[in-house]
Amino acid sequence: MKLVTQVRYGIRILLDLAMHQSNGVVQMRDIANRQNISLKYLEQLIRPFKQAGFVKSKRGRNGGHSLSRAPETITLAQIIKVFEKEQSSKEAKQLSEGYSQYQDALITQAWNEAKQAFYDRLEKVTLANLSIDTTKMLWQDSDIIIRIHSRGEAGKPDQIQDR
Amino acid sequence: MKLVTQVRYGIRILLDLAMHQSNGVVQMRDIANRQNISLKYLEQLIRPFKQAGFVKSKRGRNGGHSLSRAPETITLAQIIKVFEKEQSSKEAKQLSEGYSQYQDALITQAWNEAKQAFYDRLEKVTLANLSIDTTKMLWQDSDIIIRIHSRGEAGKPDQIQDR
DNA sequence: TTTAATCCATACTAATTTGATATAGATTAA
DNA sequence: TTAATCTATATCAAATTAGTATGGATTAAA
Repeated sequence: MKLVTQVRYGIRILLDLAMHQSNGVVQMRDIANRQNISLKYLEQLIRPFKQAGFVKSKRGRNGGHSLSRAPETITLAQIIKVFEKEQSSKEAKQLSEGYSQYQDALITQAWNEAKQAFYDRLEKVTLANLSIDTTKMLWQDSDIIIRIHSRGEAGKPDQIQDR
Repeated sequence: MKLVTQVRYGIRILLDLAMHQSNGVVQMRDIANRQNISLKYLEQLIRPFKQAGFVKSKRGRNGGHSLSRAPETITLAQIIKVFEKEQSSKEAKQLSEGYSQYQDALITQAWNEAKQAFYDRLEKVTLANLSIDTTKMLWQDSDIIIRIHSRGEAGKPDQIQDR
C-alpha cells in the first residue's frame, strides 16, 4: 500500500504534459529537465501511457508528446491502473489447500472490495484538479512565484519556466 | 496494492484462533499443522499480533494462544495495519525539489485519502464474519463436510478437525 | 541531407522486500 | 521432567523497485 516512485513519476509526467501542452507538443527532454529524470528513464516511464492511449506523440524534428484526452477526463485511478496492468498477468493460482482455500477466497474478496473503494476515491481526482491546485500552491509561495515567473506578466502565472 | 502472503497468513492465523479457542487456548503446533506453516515461521508471524495486543498467550505445558478480544471486535483493517506499522518508521523524507514538491504533496494527499477509503471498507469485516462465512462455505461443500466432520454429529459442524 | 526528435529493445546493477528455513537456546508451568 | 512459549538472529532465494547504460532505427522539419 505504498506510493511507489513509478506511480508518482507517472502522474507527474502526465501532469507536466497537462500544464505545458497549451503551445502544442511537449518534448521529453524538457519534461526530463523539469522533473529531474534522465531522458532514458523517462522514455521507459512514458511508454505504458502511450500504449494505454493516454498520450500521443509526434515524431521527427519539433516533435513531442501531448495528452490524447482532456485533463478533466483523466483520473488518478486510471493512471495507477496503467501500472497495475503491467504486473498482473496470471494471478489465478491456487494459494492454499483444504479449508484454508475458503478462507483465502473470503479474504481476497474483502481485499478486492477495499481495493475498489480505493480506486473509487482516486476516480474523483483528475489531472485538471491537480494542475489547478499546483498553480494555487505556487501562488501562495511568493518566493517561488517570483523566481519561476520572472518573464511572465506581473499578476498572472501563465507559464512555468524550467529551473 | 497486492495481498501479500504475510497479511494473508496473518488473517488466517487469527481466524484459526477465533475458530478453535472455544476449548481454551490453541497451540501453535496445531495452527502450524492446520495452516500448513512451519512452527518457526508461525512464531515470527504471530509476534506482531502479540505486541499489538490482539493475542495473548499462556506459557508452559498446556499453554497456547488465544485472542485478547472478541472476534466480533477485530476487523481486517486493524489486522492489516499491524503489518503496516512494521514497515513505516521514517517516511517523511523530501521526495523532490522545485515545484514538483507541491505536486508530490497533492499526489500523496490523494493517495492517503484513497488509502483511508480502503481501510474504511475493511473496517466493516470482522473475524467473526469470516468465521461464520467459512463455516457456511464448508456446509455447501458436502464432500468436505463429511471428511472433516467425520467424528461430529450428523447435522451440525461443531469442530473442524486437522487434515 | 542534416538534425532533432521519437521509438525500441534489452542488458545491467544495486538496494530493498518478501517468503521462508534454520540455529540455539531461555523461560515457564503443569 | 517435559511441553510449551519466547527471543534473537542468521541465512537464503526469489521477486520487485529504481534507475543507468548501450545502441541503434525511424521520422519529419529545416
